[in-house]
Amino acid sequence: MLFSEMGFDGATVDAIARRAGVNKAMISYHFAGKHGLYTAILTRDFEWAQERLSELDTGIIRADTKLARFVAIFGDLHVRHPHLSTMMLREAMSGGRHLDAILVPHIRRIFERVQAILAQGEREGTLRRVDPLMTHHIVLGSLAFFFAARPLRDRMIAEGIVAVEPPDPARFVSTLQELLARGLAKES
Amino acid sequence: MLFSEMGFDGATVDAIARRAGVNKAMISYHFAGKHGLYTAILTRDFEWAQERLSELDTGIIRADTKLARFVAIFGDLHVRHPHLSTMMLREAMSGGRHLDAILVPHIRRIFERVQAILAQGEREGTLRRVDPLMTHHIVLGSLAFFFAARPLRDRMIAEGIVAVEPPDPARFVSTLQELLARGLAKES
DNA sequence: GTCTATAGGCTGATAGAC
DNA sequence: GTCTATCAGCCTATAGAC
Repeated sequence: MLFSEMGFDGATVDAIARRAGVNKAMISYHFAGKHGLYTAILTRDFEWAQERLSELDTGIIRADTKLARFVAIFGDLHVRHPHLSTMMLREAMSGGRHLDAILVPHIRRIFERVQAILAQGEREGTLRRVDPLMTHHIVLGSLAFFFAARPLRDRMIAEGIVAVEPPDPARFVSTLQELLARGLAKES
Repeated sequence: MLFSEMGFDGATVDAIARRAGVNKAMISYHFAGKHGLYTAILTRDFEWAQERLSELDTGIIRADTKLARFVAIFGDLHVRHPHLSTMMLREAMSGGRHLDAILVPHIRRIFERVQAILAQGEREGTLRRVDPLMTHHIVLGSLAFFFAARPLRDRMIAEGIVAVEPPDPARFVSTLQELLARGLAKES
């Protein structure tokens, strides 16, 4: 996806239309312009994400299990919607320059979910007390970076600049899950 | 910095020159065009980073201490050179579209440093055996994201969308150091 | 070294035929 | 709904005066 690879300014309507096999004018007709298309993509991806995350809306599951599920859902999200991480990273860096106001609550809700899991863990005694905002950045940042950095990583691997195998997303998810399980456990 | 906030395509030479208080033509004259300026900035920042990281080039320090130092150095790097994380994140996402070939070895060297610390920790018995590439992504991704996401985070805090205080970089560094110390310790 | 003026190319959007 | 043709605006780079 061009918005993902090139950013809002780097992706031209002409190139987007060509890759989609449609006419340039169709984008204005169906999405009210470049910005409308951009917002439509992010809205679709965020709604998919929120629906998957609503699995966690129950008190029955333990917080440490919820955190592991949260990481797994985000891993799955990035595999299925690989554009969301890159588009959101770009928005984060630009202060949301191209971010429509209707998308902002989605971001807030994801942070609130991490906050809720950590608070539950503290109440239950399954997770040690940590700063929710800092932990949110570690969890989301690790995940977003792993998936977003794929283009350069793949290139460096292909060109033999780093001598590693292309990493498996599932393995990254389990590595992060284990680090968090050990690192956030009540007593160590 | 405009490359940082807007990306290579979003930042116009006109705007860069205006903010720097110089004439548009001066950028072509001194840096051989927009791309030359971009490469000059990244070269300067990377060289500064490598010099700071060379502190870790000794076997005397324990690997778990080195890892904490690595995180602290990167935290300091992002505070002093806040453009490096955002510019590199954008390059990572675009497969290095605007990345001059002379900058690629810098990226490899940073990964090799993480690899060396983890290998030392395993030999010494101070760190448990983990995948170096995955761990590299967790450490660098957490740090890059925390600092790169500042524009949107600050905006959401200022607008009262999330009810938190602007986070202190030093506190983020210590939170990450503690998570890694507990999460990567030999026995838990 | 520094500036203004301008060339030459590309961009997003749309009018209007079908 | 879909296309082609085109416009007005913006971009980078540079020629040439000082």
